[in-house]
Amino acid sequence: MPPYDPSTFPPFAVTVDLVVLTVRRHALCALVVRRGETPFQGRWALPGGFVRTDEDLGSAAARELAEETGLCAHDPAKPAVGNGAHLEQLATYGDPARDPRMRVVSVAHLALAPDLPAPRAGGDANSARWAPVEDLLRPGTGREGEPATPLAFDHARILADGVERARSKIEYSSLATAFCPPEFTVGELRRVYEAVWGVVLDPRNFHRKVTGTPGFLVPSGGTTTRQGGRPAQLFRAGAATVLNPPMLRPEV
Amino acid sequence: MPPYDPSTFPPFAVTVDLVVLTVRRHALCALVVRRGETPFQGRWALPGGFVRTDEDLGSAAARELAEETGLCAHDPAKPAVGNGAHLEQLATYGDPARDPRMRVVSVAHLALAPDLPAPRAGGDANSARWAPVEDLLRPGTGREGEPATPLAFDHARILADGVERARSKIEYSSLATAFCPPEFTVGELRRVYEAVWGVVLDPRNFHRKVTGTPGFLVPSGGTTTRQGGRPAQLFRAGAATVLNPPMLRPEV
DNA sequence: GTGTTTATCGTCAGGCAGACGACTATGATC
DNA sequence: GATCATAGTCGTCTGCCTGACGATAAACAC
Repeated sequence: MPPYDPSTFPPFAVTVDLVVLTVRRHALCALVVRRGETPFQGRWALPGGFVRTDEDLGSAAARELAEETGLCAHDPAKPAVGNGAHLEQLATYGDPARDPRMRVVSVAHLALAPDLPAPRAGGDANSARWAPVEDLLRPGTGREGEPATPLAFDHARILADGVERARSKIEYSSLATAFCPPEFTVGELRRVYEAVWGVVLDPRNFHRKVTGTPGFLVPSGGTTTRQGGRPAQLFRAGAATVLNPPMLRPEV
Repeated sequence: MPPYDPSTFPPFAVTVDLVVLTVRRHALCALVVRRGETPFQGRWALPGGFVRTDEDLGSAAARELAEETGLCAHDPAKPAVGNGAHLEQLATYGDPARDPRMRVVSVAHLALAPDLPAPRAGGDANSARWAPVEDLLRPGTGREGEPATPLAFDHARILADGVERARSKIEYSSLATAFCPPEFTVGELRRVYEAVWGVVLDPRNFHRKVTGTPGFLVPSGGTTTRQGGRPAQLFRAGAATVLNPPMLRPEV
């Protein structure tokens, strides 16, 4: 290894990009912001920014998340509580051509949050929105929403990786509760799985599975809320973080 | 996002570090190299180096892997063949204090390889070796080998993350075959699982599981080899990359 | 009250895994 | 060559989990 004289290694810009997912109106949605500058001016992109000099990668991601959404990321070790979101590192993207201006390495992070009122990107409500990932990843179809154009940079790929991570991770972990408010019903949790996976699950088998897994859900005493029919029991996330045996996605 | 004037963002050094795992003598081993310079001079570390200006992260990892071991990483999409190793991105480490000299962000990669004769680190055989991960991660016990001191930098953490990734990934993927030569027996594959997980598996149930999973193993025609007892059938890795249902690690 | 919606409990059959018996085919040892 | 040790391979049995689905319960809209 050569010595660390700055003239002997190429300098890189390091950024964090965020895949922030939530479930809104039965659909898995991601937070996107509109780019104000070239390149990709006017296109939608994932939120992100430079890592500061004395900042850890996870801290930079948490800071960006707070700036964009007001969410406070919390330690994955501690149980989800309050207005906190799950935040984890996703992957790092460093293709030399991914940014036409210069060499940028982006450490992408994945954040899962309960349904939020509305994003706020630096006060400009028009420049940030929740968009169904289905629309973002299948561009050109141009539905009612705006993102008929693909995401800027390699953000479509990053988003796809984040979505796939979320889809697979709720199989064998209790992470789906990160999409729920602190108290939720089994039906609400089931609708999270259905939205993330894009499938329909049997309510009876789902109920048996989640209530039968020790440590997954703990009854919160509060016994009811309404969403239409018979009142349901309220739960909060338990201490268990892994699901064993896992909740398997239905086959293709 | 500010414009990309180099004076407006802090420059980082970006490196790739490699967690190269193999199975030798019934033990999961990692490749470590001895550091020739300060800091951590004389300590063992994971192999790695700077990412070059026009090089993708995966290419940099593949290049380092070839330099250290002569292995040729191949595309995970294609089936394992020849002298190729599995290579995938692991995680990125960017604590501001992880390198005392300057700000270095390291994109760690995980490589899995069949048992190799001997590492060669720039021709210096003394400066690279395979060490059981058990010894590397539980330092201070100072057994017969040398690594009584912990690994340099945050490499113990990186190695631990890589080992955990490998341990969990062979559960639900066919990745364990990456530790085997092109042709192998069911018993050899079972010993891979036993070494990586540090458990003992029932040969009969294991045989039923792996031969019963479609696409996992394909008989290579060649019917026998010897390792002691009755000759065993030879297989090569099949096209399946995911194991469904997974092969579950025995409980604690 | 009737119908609709959602929640929750039960039942049943099939698949899979762990425990383990039995048999086979080789080399090693006497 | 008989015996033993070692591995590989095939079966059996039992218990758990899941998917399919019937049935009941508790709210709301008429």
